[in-house]
Amino acid sequence: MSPRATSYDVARRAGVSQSAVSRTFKPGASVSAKTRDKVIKAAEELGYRPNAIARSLISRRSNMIAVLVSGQLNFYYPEVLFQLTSRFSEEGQRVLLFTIDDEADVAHAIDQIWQYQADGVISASYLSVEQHQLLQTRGIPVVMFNRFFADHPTTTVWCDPAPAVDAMMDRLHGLGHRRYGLLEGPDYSMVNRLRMQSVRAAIARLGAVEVATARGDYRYESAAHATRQLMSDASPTAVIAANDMMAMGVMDELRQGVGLSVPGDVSVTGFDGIGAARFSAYELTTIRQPIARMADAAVSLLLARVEEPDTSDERRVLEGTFLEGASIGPASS
Amino acid sequence: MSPRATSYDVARRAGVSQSAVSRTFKPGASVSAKTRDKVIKAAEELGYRPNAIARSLISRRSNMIAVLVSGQLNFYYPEVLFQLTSRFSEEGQRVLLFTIDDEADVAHAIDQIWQYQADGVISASYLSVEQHQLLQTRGIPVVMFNRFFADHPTTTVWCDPAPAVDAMMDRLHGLGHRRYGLLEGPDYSMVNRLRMQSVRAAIARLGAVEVATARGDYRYESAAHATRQLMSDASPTAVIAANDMMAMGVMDELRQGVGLSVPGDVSVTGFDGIGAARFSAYELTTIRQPIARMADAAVSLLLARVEEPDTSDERRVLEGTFLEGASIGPASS
DNA sequence: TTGCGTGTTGCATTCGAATGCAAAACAGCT
DNA sequence: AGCTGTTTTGCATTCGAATGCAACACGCAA
Repeated sequence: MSPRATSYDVARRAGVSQSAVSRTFKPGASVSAKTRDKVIKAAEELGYRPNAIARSLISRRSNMIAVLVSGQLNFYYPEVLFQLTSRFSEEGQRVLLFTIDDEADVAHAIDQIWQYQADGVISASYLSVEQHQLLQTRGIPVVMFNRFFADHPTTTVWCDPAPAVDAMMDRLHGLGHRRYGLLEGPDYSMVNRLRMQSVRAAIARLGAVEVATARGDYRYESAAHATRQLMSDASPTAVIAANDMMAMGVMDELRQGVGLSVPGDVSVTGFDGIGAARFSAYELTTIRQPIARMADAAVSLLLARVEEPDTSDERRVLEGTFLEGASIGPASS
Repeated sequence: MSPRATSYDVARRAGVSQSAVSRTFKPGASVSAKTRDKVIKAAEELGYRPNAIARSLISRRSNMIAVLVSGQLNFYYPEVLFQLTSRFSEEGQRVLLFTIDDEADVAHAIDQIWQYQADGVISASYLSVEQHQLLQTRGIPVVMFNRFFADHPTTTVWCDPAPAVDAMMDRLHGLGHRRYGLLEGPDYSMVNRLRMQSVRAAIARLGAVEVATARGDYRYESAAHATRQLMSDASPTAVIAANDMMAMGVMDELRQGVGLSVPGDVSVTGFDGIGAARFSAYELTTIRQPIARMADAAVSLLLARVEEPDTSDERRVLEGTFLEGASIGPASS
């Protein structure tokens, strides 16, 4: 295996200077057509491609974006990750992936981001205010995906559930539901709070009652215990879960565990609109996030800040949509 | 924002040479404790971390591994990806992610791998023999994950389904099943062929019959149509799907679409052992791949070849395990 | 005190592409 | 042909860390 060809090798073979080779591969640089052709020919013969590492060193741009995603088994994350990755790929950026399972993983990722000179960061996982600030002071732009801090400005793209929640609650009300059980997500999750806040506002507006509350960790497994809790406390006719994974868990626990029918005995709804929610075992009623458009927005917000680091913070808010499935029906008496 | 500190800045502040700084950050290098302490102190004060880009350039090691995964909605891939990522992270390697939706994506990924000097590649997606050879001739080691070529040697880790399939088929036979419907995966998939081959061998051994055959594309959605086809041709008492995603689709279509009970009327099995297969709506009987151990093996096979490029090809084969769930039962008459 | 060996240190160079600057080539015009 | 203005070109330097080599310091024994 011959060693990799460098721009000098190509230059020699094409009978030009190394600069000419460099300029040939830089769009918009000053090279005559004749030179360019000679270089391209030589490059092809040698299988030459510019060394992105060397380019990064001198140009101070790695064209690598770090993406942080939670490693937990929540089908939402892979969908987001894959969308982001293909968008970045279209924009000529590489994705450096970090899966985050705990606080230490974040610290490790931030260190690696710094060492590898990632141009920017998309965080779809836990990130503390201090960690966010650390990246900021180092001049690395960060875009938060579907999360933000209560008390600290950030550039973020998130999904406003409120209007869709209103539509959903109106629909449930129309079906006769008055007694709701709420399955919350983790307390630290701002998104959970927003969702639940919208739901509670609608419940109040409609004169209905929150008869039971439980908390899960966004994962399927956490729903089983929470469901039993919700159903034992009182008997809600509808359960609103803070995300689809838990909603699916609720449906399964109600049907297989508790022995109730969905939507016959209890209606169930979720949030996110993940692919699995559309499986016909569930046909979950949910508030769908426009993940593709959110990924688009996240990518363009981030790249704008990579180009122009002093761009001010921005919250790009997209609306969720109410998606009715077969998991809701008339309230049982 | 002050510009990033370099090893020279640290050297100046610590009153030593740049070499000393470099050696301090290289494990096992020759530096006295006194010098090391001075350097570390200065580095901390300046927030210095070695520039991995510059290091990669001189050391000809990027410590980045390219991971290719299919972008299709098959819950198997995220599980594999996340396992690989956390293993690589433990080994001090970064993951450069490429999602592959079509042939052009592979070509693009290979070009980027070359430009970014990835040290190695794990492919859990489509890759042609020519593309594999191209990487080989460029001296970039490749490990295939759960796939291989029929006619071309590769380093690969895959899961042998045969023994578990025998156990599963014995169990089905014991439950009285004699008439099987097979839902195959794509024809180009070697893994599909292996699985189906094991199943057919067992059917022959047990003197049972393959009464219907259909083909899907490994995705949930493709199962619905295939299921109707299987059930109309003949009436199998058990359907063996080539992966879990399709098996879940089969169960849903049988229950919601065709109106049959699983496992009352028809038993269903899959392959892979993905997380979703354990949801209580499915409790799928399946052949589980030991994904975590496979990821371990893939990582160590790859890193060994990065260290020692001339290591010969190796097929690391792990056995799948038969996992019985509630998706099978006695054959209906 | 001298001498030797081991362990540290710094100098200078290297990796491969990008780019400011000055020189050179070219085109267009009189 | 001569002059000017615009491209093109190459030279030399830069990015930041790693490393072979030679110089040096130190410890220890004679």
